[in-house]
Amino acid sequence: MQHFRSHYNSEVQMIRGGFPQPLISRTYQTSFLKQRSKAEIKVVAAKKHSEAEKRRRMRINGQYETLRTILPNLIKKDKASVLAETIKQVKELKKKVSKLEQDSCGNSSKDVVKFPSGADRLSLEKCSNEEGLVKATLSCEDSQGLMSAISRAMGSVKTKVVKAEIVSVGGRNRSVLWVQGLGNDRMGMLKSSLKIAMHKPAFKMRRSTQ
Amino acid sequence: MQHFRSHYNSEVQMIRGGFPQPLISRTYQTSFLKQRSKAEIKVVAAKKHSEAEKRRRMRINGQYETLRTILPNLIKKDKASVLAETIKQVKELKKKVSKLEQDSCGNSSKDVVKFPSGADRLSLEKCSNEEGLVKATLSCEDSQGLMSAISRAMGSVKTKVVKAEIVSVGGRNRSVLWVQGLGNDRMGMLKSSLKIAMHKPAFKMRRSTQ
DNA sequence: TGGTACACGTGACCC
DNA sequence: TGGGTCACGTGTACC
Repeated sequence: MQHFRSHYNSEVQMIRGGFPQPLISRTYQTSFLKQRSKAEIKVVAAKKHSEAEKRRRMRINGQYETLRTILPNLIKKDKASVLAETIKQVKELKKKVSKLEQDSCGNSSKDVVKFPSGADRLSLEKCSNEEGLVKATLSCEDSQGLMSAISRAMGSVKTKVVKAEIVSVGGRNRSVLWVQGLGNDRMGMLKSSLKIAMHKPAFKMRRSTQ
Repeated sequence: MQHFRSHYNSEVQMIRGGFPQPLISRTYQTSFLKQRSKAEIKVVAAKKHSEAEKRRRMRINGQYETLRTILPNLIKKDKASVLAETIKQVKELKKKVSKLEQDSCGNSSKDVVKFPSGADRLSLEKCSNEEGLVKATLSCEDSQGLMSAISRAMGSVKTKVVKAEIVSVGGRNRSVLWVQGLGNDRMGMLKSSLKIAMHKPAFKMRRSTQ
């Protein structure tokens, strides 16, 4: 405010001619009044301007404030640090989300329950985000000996199932098997072994009549 | 720069007395010189100050720039909008992450592979985020008939396993079973059935000699 | 005392 | 033309 007034005074003074005016003629006086009202208009505009600018600043600073409350572990509270931390957080969160979305081996949270396909299917796929891990997905007729058959297929290529996800519904089965320690060369072997297991489990268990 | 110079000139002029100085005494002159050098110092300081301020502005504006590149779907590029969009994004991402982390039934991506416990364990727990879904977790000795025994336990309470996650390692087994359509009243029944299945599978399968 | 951070009012620019 | 945005240099406060 102080600042503003000083600017205003110096401005009016400059308009007046920049030096003291002891006695002035009538024409000079009217001209001076005209100038003064012009200056007045200008001042009003300036005031409007500065108020608008203040509103803008407040809007922006409000955003900074909410950012400060949102961000955790914010040590330095100055604007630059807030922005820097924000950028860091956004990047981290984005990475986290994309990690979580592709979710370990492609079983995204969107398909927690993926039902067996009606048609028989078998696919092997290397996990992009885990070295030496292969994901085998199969859909086939459900039968009592199926799991044993699959186990034997696994054993035949000397691999270890690290994780399995199995859904049986309506006489159909869908199994996803994460297999560790399978060389490129033995992927084909595993595939054919699994194919056999899917279609004719080596021996069928008797259905227990409980 | 223009701006700066005008300020400088007007300041010096004011120091000089705010009006033209045609002829001045010797003492006045030395005083003037002193004033001038003082003004000079002040000007230098002001320059330093304004440069520092410029650096600060640039630092902040740089951050805005990176934010603008990071944020997708940014229509309005002004500072307030950038901040607003940033806040929105951070909030959304945070929500997304927490959603993904609790991950459907508590199998967070952090324990994709959760190994069987050495001690026998059995717990049933209602899934908070899915109505009517119960998650049964068990760790026990692995045996050939285990899965059939568990199946029978499930059948005995007329429920359906919607999803299963099974890990066998070192002769121990850890199974997580998501069970649908289990009333509060039958949770105890399922638990005791599973307990029995874990410890003495109704009949043991012969180990196939392949 | 110098360095740093902020709010301020202002001129310039753009719809 | 006016409303909005920006960069600028400055005054001020804190350490």
